[in-house]
Amino acid sequence: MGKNSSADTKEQILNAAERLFASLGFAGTSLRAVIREADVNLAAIHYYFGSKEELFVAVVRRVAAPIVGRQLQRLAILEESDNLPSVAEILEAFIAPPLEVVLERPPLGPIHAQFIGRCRAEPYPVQKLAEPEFARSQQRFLYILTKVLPNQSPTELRWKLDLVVAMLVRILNQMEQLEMLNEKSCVEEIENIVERLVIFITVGISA
Amino acid sequence: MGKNSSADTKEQILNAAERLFASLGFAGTSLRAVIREADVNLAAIHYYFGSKEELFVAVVRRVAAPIVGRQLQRLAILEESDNLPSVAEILEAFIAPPLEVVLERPPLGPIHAQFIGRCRAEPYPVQKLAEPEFARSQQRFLYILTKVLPNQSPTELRWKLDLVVAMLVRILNQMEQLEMLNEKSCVEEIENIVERLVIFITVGISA
DNA sequence: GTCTATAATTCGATAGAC
DNA sequence: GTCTATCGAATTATAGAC
Repeated sequence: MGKNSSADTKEQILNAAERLFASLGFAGTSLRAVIREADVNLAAIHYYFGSKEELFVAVVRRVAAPIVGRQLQRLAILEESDNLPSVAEILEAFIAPPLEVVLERPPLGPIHAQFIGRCRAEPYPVQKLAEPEFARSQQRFLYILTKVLPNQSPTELRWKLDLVVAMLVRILNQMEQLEMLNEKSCVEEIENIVERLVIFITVGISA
Repeated sequence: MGKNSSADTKEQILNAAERLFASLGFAGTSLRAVIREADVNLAAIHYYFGSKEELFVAVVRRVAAPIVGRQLQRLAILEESDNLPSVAEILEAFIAPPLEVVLERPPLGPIHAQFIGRCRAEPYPVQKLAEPEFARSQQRFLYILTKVLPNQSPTELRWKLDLVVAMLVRILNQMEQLEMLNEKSCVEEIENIVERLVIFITVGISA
């Protein structure tokens, strides 16, 4: 049992920072609270990350990367087909990945969920720092929606996709207080939520 | 042009506080920034409101009161009828008031919208302070929905109404960057948004 | 009621020893 | 890489004169 490697130290800082940013927000989280929870030295944060804002961006990247990756992967599969995908298929490709990532890996999953909600809801400078990490997939999905629903203007579709994101974030945030991911099969639960959400939204999008 | 009356002082503090809370959040807003913008003394805030949290509650009450009042009023009208109201009628009674209040009174309206978003999204202690002021109407609307849609469990309906609130808040927040409330008739614009939102949601709720 | 002055903390960031 | 010590600035809140 030697001392912590630098990889451990970095990860401990990221874990503690994500949990505190998620529950208390960016402005409400002090670096001193982070080092207390991560059991590291205050200077270590500045050594590894440089500043509070850069630490936050590092946390955002760690959370967003697997979600955006899966979304684009599923979208690519849909685009490989010769037929245009349905609205429901597109929505499922957009909605399922964040729910999967959050539900598949407790105990960090619920924290990821709460943290994502903060990224979308918090004031300057949080949105400025977080939005670029999620923007790629959102732009690609908006593009395919304009192809599938040419009768609706891009402005209208952007408006609706924005509502989808708002609902998705809300679902993610209230999942920790839902009694799921306890004993039941995660896969089953995810499919259930995704299905209900897709039904809820598909008609509204297409209307 | 005498000095400010105490009513003016209080109102200037509330106006400045609401604008800053809305754009920078609770933790991101300092009382010194408030007094700078309101052009009053720092001690005046503590004299009139006691503390930063109590000032925030005062702002919440001022915003929530007219909205909740109108929602309950419209709901009471629906309940007076002999027939059960439709889902669309209920949703309209829930959605229209906040949009009306926000759009009817510029230039404070957009600030109200942004502030309401913060109340729903910010971490402790904001939600704890804000939720009670909006809870009354939400509880009453959930109750009437369980009457109109007895096939769905209260849990399911609470889940869906929560999504409606999430969408509504998102709409409110992006309204300031929408090009509305410029010259066009506000009434016309409100009816347009409400109609589109009700269509979007009604099917999802009923499904 | 309004003001100045200040107490008492807490913050992010850095310098420099080891 | 990790630590202690500390700087400079900002915060909420209060005491007390007018």
